Amino acid sequence: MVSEEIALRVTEAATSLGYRPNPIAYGLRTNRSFTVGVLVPDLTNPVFPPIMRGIEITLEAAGYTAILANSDNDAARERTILDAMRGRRVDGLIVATAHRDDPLVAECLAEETPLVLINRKMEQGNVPSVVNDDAAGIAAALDHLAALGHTRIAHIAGPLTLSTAHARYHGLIAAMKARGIAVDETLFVCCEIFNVDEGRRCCALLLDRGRPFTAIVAAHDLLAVGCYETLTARGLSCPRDVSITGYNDIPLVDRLNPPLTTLRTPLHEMGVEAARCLLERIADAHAPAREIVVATELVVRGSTAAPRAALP
Amino acid sequence: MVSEEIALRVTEAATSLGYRPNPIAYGLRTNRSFTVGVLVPDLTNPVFPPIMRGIEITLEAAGYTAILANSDNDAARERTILDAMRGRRVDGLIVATAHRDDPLVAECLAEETPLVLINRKMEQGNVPSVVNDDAAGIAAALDHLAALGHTRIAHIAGPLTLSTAHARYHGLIAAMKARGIAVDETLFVCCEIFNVDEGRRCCALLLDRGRPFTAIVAAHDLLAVGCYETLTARGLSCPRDVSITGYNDIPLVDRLNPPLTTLRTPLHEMGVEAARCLLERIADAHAPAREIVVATELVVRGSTAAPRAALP
DNA sequence: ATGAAAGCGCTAACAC
DNA sequence: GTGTTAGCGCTTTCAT
Repeated sequence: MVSEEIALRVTEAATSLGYRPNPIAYGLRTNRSFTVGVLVPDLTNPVFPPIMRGIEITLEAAGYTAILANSDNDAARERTILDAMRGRRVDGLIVATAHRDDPLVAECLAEETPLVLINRKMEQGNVPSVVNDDAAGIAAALDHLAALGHTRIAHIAGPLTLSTAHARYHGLIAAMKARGIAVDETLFVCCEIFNVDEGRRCCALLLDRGRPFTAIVAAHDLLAVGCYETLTARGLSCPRDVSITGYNDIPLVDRLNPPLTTLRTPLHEMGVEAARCLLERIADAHAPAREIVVATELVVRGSTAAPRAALP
Repeated sequence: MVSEEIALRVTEAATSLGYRPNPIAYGLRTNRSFTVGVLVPDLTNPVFPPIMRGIEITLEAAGYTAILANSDNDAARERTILDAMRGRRVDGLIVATAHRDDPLVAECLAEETPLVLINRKMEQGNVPSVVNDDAAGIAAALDHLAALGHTRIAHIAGPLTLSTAHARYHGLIAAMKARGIAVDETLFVCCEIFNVDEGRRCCALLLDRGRPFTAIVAAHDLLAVGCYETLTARGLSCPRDVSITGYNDIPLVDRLNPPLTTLRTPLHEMGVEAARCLLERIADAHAPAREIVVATELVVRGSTAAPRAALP
């Protein structure tokens, strides 16, 4: 409707004057911020950076940006953050802090904020989520240990309010029963947080209980690292005295002494899927709530071997 | 001016109706977004999560939130991201990707976007920055090696366009000269990126050059890990054949085989300082550009020992 | 089809 | 001091 040349000159002038469309004004009018909130317990847990990268790359392609916050496993902080994010009118939320029964998440859902859980799922409420196949993963670890000849197997679980911890705990018990391995619940202990200190503490607890075992299935690589330390401190050796498996295959566990047998989870891919899933729900709030389950892969390294004798 | 009771009832009604002040509208009016852009090369590099946490906790206390993006060391991506962030009207920028001479940063500065560099500084332009004391850190590593009796010392540097790499490279040379240690520049090699693969490659390169050395000063822990691998692959042992030092003390390097001697940098604290510095500049764009230098601490572990014989 | 005008939720400037 | 109004930059609706 206007001459080609004029149109060009206008565009040119606009850019040369440094014009940029203002997303704030756009957002005010359309009620959309093109912003997504990502809530993790603690970014220094090495499982989260790859997830975050997967999320970011996917959101970016769709014109969205992510705002990130750490809850430090503190419900009060989580509430503050979630409030702040909703206050900032995020278009959606990706939550890695959810408990199996999480009132904060339920609240977001009630407010119709599009939301996807990552590495967690909820019992109720049909909440979309992206998780790895915990039961299959832990069963693979058990298979491996059983094949090596282990029968007295201990487990350091995460907090059972977390779906991953819960699924691994019960998955392990189910797998043991399926293979006819005696389940001795005095060899099962739950940590408070997935970190090295807790691994150290829980391993000591297991040893102090005085029930013999030859292997520990840890629900997280960092817990396994804590076990290494306690064993060393007590003059025990892995894998000679105790075999250990971890979970997640975080960086550098392949270079520990011994290298850790663990389950590799496709963290980046999980981030990508979570972001995709969220974008779907932002586009259509009533899209069916998908639960995406990704496969894990057992990586056998030096921390597992045939049992020598039962401990302690 | 209005009765206490009415005021209370109004506030009550507001919250019960789910009223939240809309920061988008606020931002449109005031031209402030209370948002800060954080640009890192790669969040899966373990130095960045603690920095990010320090930034976040500080910004949060001031009512700001961070949006995070990874450039993957790609100038084109960096430009896109920076444009997007400025387009989103971030109130300021924290940049961990800057080169010593960085036109993109210069451009942001020219547009008067408040900006702080972290773990990087620029040669020109009086840009506020938070860095560790690279020269002192690398000198501490050298002192330690020299005290053990090393005189043939190799260096795997980072890309010299980065201020950290540059400062460590020249700091090492200066320290060697100061201690009367011969500087053989054929024992100095620069990597492209701070990661394990590059460490592996550069260590192989050093060995292939055929000049004898008994120690490697690596400019980053991940490079040191790469050295471990190449040495192992060639049937050499650390520290028996070659001592190695890293930089940053990232998680798990204390549990490698052998545990890595390295320089601990207070990453969280650096993040806090960077955010504080940025908030200052947001409050007053003409505040003096501070350059904050934090101290590092040498952590001696098993990867360094007295030299046995010169290599190869 | 094209263009004018209203309004998103808030603040700052302005009258009173 | 207190209440009113204009307007931030955009989209969308409504006249034309």
